[in-house]
Amino acid sequence: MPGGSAILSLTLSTMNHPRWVRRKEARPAEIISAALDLFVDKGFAATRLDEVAERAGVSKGTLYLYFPSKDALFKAVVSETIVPLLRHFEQRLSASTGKASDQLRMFFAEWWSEFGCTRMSGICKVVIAESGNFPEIARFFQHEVIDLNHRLLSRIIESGIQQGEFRPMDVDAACHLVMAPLVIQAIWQHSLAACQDLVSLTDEALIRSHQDNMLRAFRADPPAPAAPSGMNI
Amino acid sequence: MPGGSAILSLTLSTMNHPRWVRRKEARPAEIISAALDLFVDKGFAATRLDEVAERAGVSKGTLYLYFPSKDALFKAVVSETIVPLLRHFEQRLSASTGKASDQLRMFFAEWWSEFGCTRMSGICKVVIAESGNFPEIARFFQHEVIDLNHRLLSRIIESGIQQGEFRPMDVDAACHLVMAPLVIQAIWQHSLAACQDLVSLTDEALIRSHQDNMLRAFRADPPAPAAPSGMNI
Amino acid sequence: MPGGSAILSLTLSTMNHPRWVRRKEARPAEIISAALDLFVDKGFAATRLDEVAERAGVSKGTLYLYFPSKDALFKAVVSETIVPLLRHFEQRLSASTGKASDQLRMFFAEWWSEFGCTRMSGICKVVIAESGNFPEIARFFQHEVIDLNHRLLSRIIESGIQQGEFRPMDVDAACHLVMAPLVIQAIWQHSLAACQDLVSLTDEALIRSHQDNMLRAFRADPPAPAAPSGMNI
Amino acid sequence: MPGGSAILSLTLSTMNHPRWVRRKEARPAEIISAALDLFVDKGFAATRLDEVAERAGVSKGTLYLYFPSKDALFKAVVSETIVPLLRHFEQRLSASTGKASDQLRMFFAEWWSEFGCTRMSGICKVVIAESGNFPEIARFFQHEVIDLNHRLLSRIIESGIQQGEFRPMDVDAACHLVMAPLVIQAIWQHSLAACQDLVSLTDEALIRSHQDNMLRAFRADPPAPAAPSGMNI
DNA sequence: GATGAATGAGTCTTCATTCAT
DNA sequence: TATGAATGAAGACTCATTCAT
Repeated sequence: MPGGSAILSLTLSTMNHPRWVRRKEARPAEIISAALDLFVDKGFAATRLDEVAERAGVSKGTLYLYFPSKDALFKAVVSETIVPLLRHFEQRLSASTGKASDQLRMFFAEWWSEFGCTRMSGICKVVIAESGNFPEIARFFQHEVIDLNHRLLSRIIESGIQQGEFRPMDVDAACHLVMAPLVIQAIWQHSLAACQDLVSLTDEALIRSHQDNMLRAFRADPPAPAAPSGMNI
Repeated sequence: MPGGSAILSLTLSTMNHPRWVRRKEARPAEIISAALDLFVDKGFAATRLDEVAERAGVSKGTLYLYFPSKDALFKAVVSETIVPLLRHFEQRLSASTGKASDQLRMFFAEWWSEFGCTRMSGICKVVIAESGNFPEIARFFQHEVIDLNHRLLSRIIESGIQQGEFRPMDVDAACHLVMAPLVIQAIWQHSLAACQDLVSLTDEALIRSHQDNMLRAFRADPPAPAAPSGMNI
Repeated sequence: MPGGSAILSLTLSTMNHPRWVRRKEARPAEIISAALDLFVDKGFAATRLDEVAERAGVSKGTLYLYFPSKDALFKAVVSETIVPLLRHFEQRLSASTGKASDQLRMFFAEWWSEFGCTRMSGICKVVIAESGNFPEIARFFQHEVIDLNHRLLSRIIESGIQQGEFRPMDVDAACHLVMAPLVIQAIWQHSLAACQDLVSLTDEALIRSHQDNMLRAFRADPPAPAAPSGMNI
Repeated sequence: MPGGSAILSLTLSTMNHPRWVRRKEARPAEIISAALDLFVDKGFAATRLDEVAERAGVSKGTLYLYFPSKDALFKAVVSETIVPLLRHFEQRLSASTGKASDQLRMFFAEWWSEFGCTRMSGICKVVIAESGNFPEIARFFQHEVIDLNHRLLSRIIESGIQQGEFRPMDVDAACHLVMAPLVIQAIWQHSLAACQDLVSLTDEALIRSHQDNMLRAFRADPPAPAAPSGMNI
């Protein structure tokens, strides 16, 4: 228990502590948060509901007041965690205008800081791992999350092409290629990261390199031999 | 084996390499093959040894003659499947000489055809998913598989830089960025692929795009008359 | 109760016998009624208190204001339901005088119409089913219900014998034999009745047949000229 | 451990006792027998599979080798126990020929000795109690058991009528009325019997009385005033 | 070596009961 | 008094593992 409230908590502990408190509103979110951590860490099957309950600070029975089964809890974790995130992400991006290359830079930055580097990106790992056992979840994830993300990104790339900033290309492929390193890096954090003993390469450096690569690969070929190069990136 | 045919079977077995002797030697591989399919499909925990035994055409007890536990079987699947593959892959690549860009093209092609598009790439998915529960496996995979692959690839890129074909760059980052789309695509096949209703973009097209991008991104800047080179990004 | 309407509801409640005051008194009966239905339908163990509460229109906690446990509720259902019934039944029968055969006819009719054909006869089924788990209930039922009924019926038969209307016989056995088809029929209604696809035989017809049989079987042998009476069986 | 076998058991115990023995053939019957006892005693829901396993001398898991669920075990108990009984009963009855009254006497005797007085008659109680929760079982019992019994009995009664031994009557009703006391008595044994402190009336006496009653009630009315009575019963 | 019957620890799930509100 | 959120003990069921055959 962090320092400052020690006196207060002492005071409280001498009062007769209720065995439990009623927190109907907060419970689902707390349970989902606990479950997210564990599902990401151990996978669906290896996560015991006992643990989820303990981490959420409730009894095992309480889980069943809010979620009818472990499966349902898993589905809730996926959808409840991802959906608000997407809203937020969409909002920030839609506000951006300007050069496609700048929008793309923003996309990289936002995607990573708002999702990739958070524990929520662990969801990707679990959904991938469990897609065979939860086809509905997989479908939901594909259509609601991935497809949306794809649309956001392809809008940026297309506008870049139309404005002559990017060379003509297969936009679908480009989207996949932009996303792949981001997703891999997100997944890596929640899996093998622990094994890379000396990581000289930080996430940020990698993403910066990737961004650099992509902008190089996308930029329109100089129209003429005497092109005023120097438009860096 | 019921009485009367003992002699016959003995006779047969001395004649033409009897099936049951070969079986005994083939058993571990058969079991591993069955387990691979199931682990990739359903994950470690959701795979029942009953199923593995059935698919391998042996009884459940027989599994324990070859593998002391489910964990051990999992570890065997990972290491036994990956190691020969790596050997094969290393061999083919080491034979190639020539321009770095050609070697890189070969890397793409081989990696995909020899590993990415096979069921073995499903191992990646499972290792990632179970890395929290099997740290040893994760470490093994990181050090034996990923690091080796990284070394192979970085050798190619480095030679490209030295030969002036590729621009100077962070080779570590470049390796990651080359691998990411390949790995993602491999994982995708074993997870969400079933949900993408109309896939206009084939794996091959995507990889081709990726290859193009990388070669574009890597190629040394033309020694333009007065280009302010060097300020990448 | 949200603030503003407190006065109003107070006003109403003092006016015309407010519903909630009556409720308080009616609660136990309402709960017992709901529980009776469910116990009869599903048995003791398979009846959930949630359901009882819902059917009684109260919350689960309220049940515990009136009954300290599920067991206690069950006991209350049995005793509270049966006792008033017995009183009523006893009253109607004790009023009857006349020929024993007429009294017996009345017994049949009353027993069926007042108990057998009502949902209360389902109690018999549940008590029988749960007698192993609730020995007290079984004893209560045996001594308070069955024995009383037995006494009422044997009084009629004995008077018939004394008046020469019925042949001499084992009165205990006769009572059992009179009751058996009535009880069976009552139990049947609450169990297998649903499976008898075409029931050509109505309850009433059956009971009429039974009554006829019993009167035939009981009637004193005619003082035939030279009948070797007395060797019954 | 009871006295006499001490030496033997000592001898045995010094030999290395197998932790379990393989008894694939005998297990289902043993489990069903154990389950029958407990279901009859405590009802379906109150019977714990732990207890069944213990009584059957197996572990809990073994139950699931033979029966996929508690429900399935219950169904097996009902059908496996009743069916062979029915076969046996049908066989014995079909052999009997002669006067309808004699056949009826045999029916009474056989029904009681082969079924009514055995623990199997407890099945009736449980099926009745659980018919709401197991409609299939109820239907099976109604159609396979009750209807068959009904057919056997009605054949006897009908032949009695045709031969002029019994008076014309509603045969369906008569069957019900013959069965009711038998069934009640069977059920009683497994429920309230424990509470009847002084039982002056034995099962046999009661059934004898019932038989007596029925034969009296069924016998054809003497055709003429000068009927040679004396056909006792 | 091979089998598969048997085991029992472990997990999800239910529900009577309690108690803060 | 009434509510219903919270509890936790209990029970059905699974499945990796063992071992008699």
